Amino acid sequence: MDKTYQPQQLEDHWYKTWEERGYFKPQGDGDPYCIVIPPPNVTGRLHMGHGFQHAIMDALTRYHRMQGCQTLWQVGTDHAGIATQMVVERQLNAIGSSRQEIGREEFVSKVWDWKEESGGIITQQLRRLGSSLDWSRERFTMDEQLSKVVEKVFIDLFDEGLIYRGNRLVNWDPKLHTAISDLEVVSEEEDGSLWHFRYPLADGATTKDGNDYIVIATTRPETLLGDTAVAVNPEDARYQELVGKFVELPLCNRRIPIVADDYVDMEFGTGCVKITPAHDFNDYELGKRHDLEIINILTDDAAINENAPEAFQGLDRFDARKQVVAEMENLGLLEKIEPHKLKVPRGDRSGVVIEPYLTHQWYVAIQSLADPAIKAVEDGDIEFVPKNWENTYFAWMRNIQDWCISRQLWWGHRIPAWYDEEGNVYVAPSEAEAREKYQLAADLKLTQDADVLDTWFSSALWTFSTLGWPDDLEYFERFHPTDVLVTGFDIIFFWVARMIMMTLKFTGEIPFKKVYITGLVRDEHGQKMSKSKGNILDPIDLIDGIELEDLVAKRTADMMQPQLKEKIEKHTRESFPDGITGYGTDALRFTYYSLASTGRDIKFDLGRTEGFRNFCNKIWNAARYVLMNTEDKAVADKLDVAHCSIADRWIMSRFERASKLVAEAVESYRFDLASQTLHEFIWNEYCDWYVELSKPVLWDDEANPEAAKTTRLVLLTVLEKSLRLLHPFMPFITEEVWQRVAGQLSIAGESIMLQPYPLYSEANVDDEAEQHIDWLKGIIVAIRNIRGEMDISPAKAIPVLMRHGSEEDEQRLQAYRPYLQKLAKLDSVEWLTGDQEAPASATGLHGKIEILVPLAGLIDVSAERSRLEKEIGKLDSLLKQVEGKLSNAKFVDNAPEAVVQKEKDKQKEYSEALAALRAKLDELKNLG
RNA sequence: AGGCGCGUAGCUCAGUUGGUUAGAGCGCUACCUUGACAUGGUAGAGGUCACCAGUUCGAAUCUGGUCGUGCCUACCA
Repeated sequence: MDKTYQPQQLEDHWYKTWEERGYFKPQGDGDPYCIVIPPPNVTGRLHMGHGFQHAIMDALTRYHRMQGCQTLWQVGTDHAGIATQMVVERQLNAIGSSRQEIGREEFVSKVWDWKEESGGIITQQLRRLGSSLDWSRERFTMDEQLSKVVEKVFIDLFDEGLIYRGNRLVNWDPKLHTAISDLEVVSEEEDGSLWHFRYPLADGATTKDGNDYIVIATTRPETLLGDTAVAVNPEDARYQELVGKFVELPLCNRRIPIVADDYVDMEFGTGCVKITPAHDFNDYELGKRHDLEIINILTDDAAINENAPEAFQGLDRFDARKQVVAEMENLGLLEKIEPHKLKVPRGDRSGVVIEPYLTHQWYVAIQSLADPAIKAVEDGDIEFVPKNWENTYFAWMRNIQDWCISRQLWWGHRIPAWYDEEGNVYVAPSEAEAREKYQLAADLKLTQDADVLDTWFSSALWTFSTLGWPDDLEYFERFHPTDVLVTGFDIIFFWVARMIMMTLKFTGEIPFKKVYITGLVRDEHGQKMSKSKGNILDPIDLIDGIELEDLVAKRTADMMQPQLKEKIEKHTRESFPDGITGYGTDALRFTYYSLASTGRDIKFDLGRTEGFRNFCNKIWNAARYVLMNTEDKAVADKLDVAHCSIADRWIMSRFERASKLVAEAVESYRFDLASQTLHEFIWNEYCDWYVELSKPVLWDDEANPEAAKTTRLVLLTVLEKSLRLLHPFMPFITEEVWQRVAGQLSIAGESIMLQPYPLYSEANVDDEAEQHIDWLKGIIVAIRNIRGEMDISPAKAIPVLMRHGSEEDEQRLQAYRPYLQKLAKLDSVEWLTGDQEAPASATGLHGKIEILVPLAGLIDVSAERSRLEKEIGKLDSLLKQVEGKLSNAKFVDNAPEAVVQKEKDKQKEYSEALAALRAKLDELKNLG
């Protein structure tokens, strides 16, 4: 083995091997365990969120596979309608073409080309993460079989009356020319204005103050052109007698009524609201209540259409706004303009302001689907982890709106609906089937609906469509419902909720038993990672490393806002002056686990990744040590406790406890605790103590060859088991090392992946051994402390004297002398009996035992004096604390017996230690 | 406006049902190339657990409030 751990070569090698050998397919006849991948965008790129979620899904998958489950991690990708279509459109625009120019058929075929060309990138990247996905079952939402499921679901829902076509206001994206759902609209507060306009009253009416006009306030002056009423609150004394009268709508020469409606807030603005039913959701509802005319004044591009006065026609909405304000001002009808903050709705993909727009769209009547989906979570059939996300789910589900599922795009599942020339609609898988189903005359002209379905419609069917439902039920029956869905909170509504509804509706089963909601991966300062902030980290760069110049180039390429480039470059150069070192997949994954406490976003800390790369190196070198000491050496062929040293028994016991903690952590999705336990056991117990404790035994194997043979076996055994315990988290290094270690142990098996996961076995827990080693560690640490604080070179072997311990202490000393000598670097250890005089010494305490390092020639008396004073100070304040408690009668009377006793024990221990140290201090004073 | 989180060492985070000398990693200081590892070893410094009040014999932990901070949902033209 090389002296240092180098992840790059071995990771690629092992992934290929595993995949080629088919290890990712379900095997055996254990309990089924299944996770479906949240399908990434087929033409997308890996980001930190994928890295994080895949780390978790893979750990769960490998853990269960090693436990003997038939384990399937179902893989696939999503066609991502809008996102993918936008990319290809941009490519066309770049060469001076457009999708309109080349036409629908040609365009869709270009998207397929793009899918073929770039669709492999994300799946290759998922492989780099070590994800043990069953690639032989890879699916795509637009595969023939999945598309058939989409079609069937649509048609069945339609036939049942749960899908309908409606003409109502939708969120319209004027750039993408499509409707989008509420969820795809993001509203942010922006600076705007509140314009106050005078609307003249008709028929000579006046207000109470004698004005012949009323003042309305608006944030969207251009919608004036579509106003069909003015509304006031029915309780508003200022305007009560105007209700039922009319105003002359300026610029338009229309009379519009003044209506009374509770919706109007008397406190806001002037208390008068202009009503534009065609361009505002609230106005639309109000319009329906008062039977108002609906005048649409916009085109698909959000320019002014022919329903507005000629002067405005063809103007873009923002130009129209200026124009309306200008003309109102000319007419003396602009009263004032106030600055105003308002929430502006924008399309999450296009970034442009969304218009409420009256169109025909397809909807899912959602209530009857939502009810059982709510119940499934209420009843605990589906559980969210952490549980508080259930509240978010309920809040949305209990107030759910019908789902607008049609999109005016070309890339996606085309809606299986046909229209005749009178606009009658026929829903069937094909035109021919429509004719048959509806008994239509052969010469009746039919046209297919031009729209496609929302991407999330097919995603909602993902658990059962990928498992073969409804035609090929083998996998469906075996693996559905799936066990856990791992995903981010940002798609609970988009995806999780809709999966639950659709799956219950069509299969009668829940899609998954648990939903593990991960936090968001943020940068080290807690900022969301985004292209425009220039703080994106690519998981692949953390694995392979990247030069600074390449990183800068990558972060500043294809900027939507080129002016940010300079800032991003500067920030990047500051954060990564030397670029990024490649740390390997295992270290990256372990970082995710270590930060994955539940219910919390994670701030990604590269320092930790480096730390875990070092951890890999530690494992690597520990393995080298073990192999160097066992290859071509006599190793016991059976573990005989009679030949075990106390250290052998101790490490086996410690391993057992660690394995229990790890299993508990995984079962409760506490990957941070699992990683912490593994790190601590392997580094702080196996490497720091057990390997060191094995040295005196192995270096002196002639003294006791049986003991040496057994220790070699224990070194190997515990390492091998630790590798298995660690494998779900660090798949690559564990495989590489395991191959060699397993060979030494003559373990048959091709891969650690298929080995059993270590199960907790109470029988290996050895309290006695743990007590003994704790004692030994305590003595060693006390001596090292003296060494460290007294500046004695680690190279210098020193003598140590001990006294005042029990008979048992003395026996332990005799038994563990070789360990002490090696680990504390001693040239002699002596036990002073009774009142034997001790020379002037530096003193440490462990329990009652006094540990003495003679001063002669080694130690500065005044240094020892101040060391003792510091120690005494510490103990003194501890003792005062304890005595404070014990002198409080309320504490002694009320606290449980055991707690009081504990304090009493502490009091005794501290005061005895204090007395001993004070005596030593006096001796030193007499000396100096 | 409602809802959900968070605030513990310089930084990133643990801390199970209230009782620990409040922990880890990174960073920092000192010493050390000792026969697995300097991607290392040993020792050490560093915290009035945001603040206030309450419950309790006892609060980082429970309750209420304040401040700061992040997100989600709904929004008034």
